[in-house]
Amino acid sequence: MIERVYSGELSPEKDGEEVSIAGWVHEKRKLGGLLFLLVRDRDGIVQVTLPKKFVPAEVFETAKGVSKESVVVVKGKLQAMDKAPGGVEVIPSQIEVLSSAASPLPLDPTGKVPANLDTRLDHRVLDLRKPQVAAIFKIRSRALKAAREHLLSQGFIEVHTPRIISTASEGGTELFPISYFEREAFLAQSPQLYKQMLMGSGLDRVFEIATYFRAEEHDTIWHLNEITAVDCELAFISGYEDVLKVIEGLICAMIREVKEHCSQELERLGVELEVPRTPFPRLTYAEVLSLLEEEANLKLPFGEDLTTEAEKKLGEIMHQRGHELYFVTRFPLDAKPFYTMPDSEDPELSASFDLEFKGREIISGSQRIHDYDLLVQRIKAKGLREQNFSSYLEAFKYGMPPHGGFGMGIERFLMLLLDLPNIREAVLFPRDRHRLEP
RNA sequence: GCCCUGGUGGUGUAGCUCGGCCUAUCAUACAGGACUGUCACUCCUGUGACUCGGGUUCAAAUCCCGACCAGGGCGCCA
Repeated sequence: MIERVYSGELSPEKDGEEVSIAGWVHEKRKLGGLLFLLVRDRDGIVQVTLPKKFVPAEVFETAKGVSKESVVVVKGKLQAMDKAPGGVEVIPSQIEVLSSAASPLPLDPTGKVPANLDTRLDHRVLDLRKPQVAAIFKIRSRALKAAREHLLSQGFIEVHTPRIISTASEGGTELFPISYFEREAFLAQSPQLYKQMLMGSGLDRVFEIATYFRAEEHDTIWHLNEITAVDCELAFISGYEDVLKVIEGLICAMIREVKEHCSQELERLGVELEVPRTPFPRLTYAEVLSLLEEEANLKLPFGEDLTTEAEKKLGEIMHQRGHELYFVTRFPLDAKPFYTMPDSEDPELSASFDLEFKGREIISGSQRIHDYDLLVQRIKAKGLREQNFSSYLEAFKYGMPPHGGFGMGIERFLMLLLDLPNIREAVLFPRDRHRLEP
């Protein structure tokens, strides 16, 4: 490794030490006989100060000629200096340009001149050099670390189900077809059927953090064609309420971790977080319909999923009541997939739920059907073909415990957590209807 | 897929309503110059753009049509 320290490790107490720093030339300011280079690394920015009379001539010339965003290694003496940003500066004895950046730059990594999202995504590597953009992905990493550790601590084991699946048989969302030797196959849209099958394996509690593919031609700030999800499934539940408790623990663990360990990143994004109180409110679908009619004068027909408008209105109502996170439960059975358990009291309803965050759905889940005959009946009722599900159904023939689970879209979670204006902000290299590069 | 809005130097924009005073505004970036404490340094000089195709007109960045691209809303969405 090239010997160096990160800018975050430099402090005025280290005055006089010989240091080596490495990074990108963030800014260059020439004042005749005095030259400032601002060098940016993963931690932040450190000032390199070159008084012409006190640094070697070739070092001064190198610094003067280096283009913005070039990669440099600077060796020199650390100096405590009130006038310098961060209170320290480096007086270089040596500057090496490891990689010279071409100019002009296609966008401005200092963020002085704004760029449109499309331009930013076209030049995403440069865009990611902005501290506030990088902050999103440091937070994403932390949130997923917390999710993984929390679920492991709750007795879940991490699994990996296939990305390549055989049939477009689940119904619902569109699949991307791929060529699999002499056959057609598809990219997985979710681990749904596999995580359920694992409930019959005795693994008992599983989770998967993975990428999924959805071929819908939607084109909104709220949809992607390649997403990352945290999926959980747990067995021996008494009802979907057991699943809701897992979700509450998971969400709180993720937000707590980010709040405690990403204060600098949150500050850069101008976001203040609060760990939500539990339990989150639970509203039934029927309660939501009457609430919307009473408080928002919005009448929805019973039986259909909530519209975008209805979700937003509900979000406003719940916000006024002091809740950003809340469950909507017991959706009409017809609006949910075939494997959803019917409600024990009302056969028109289901043991299902969504978690809403600021008026948007981030989690969807349910108790699942574990009875073989009922499952076959529901597959037929949805107009699907039983034979397409034979390997899935086999898992229900030889002993399947009651179980339930959920899937959470990570990008949606981050978008709402950090108040990002577009879901593409939460993905390094987003895939949408039109974008396949970079 | 439907509806709405837009496309001007590398980047972000003004100008379009009401065609001509546009040899196109401003900022930033870039090149050159002055400057020893900058921190969006300052100052001087310079380079650089009307998405493409067709139409109307004496005259089009500006009006009309089409294509392409982008942004937003809706639908779709485990």
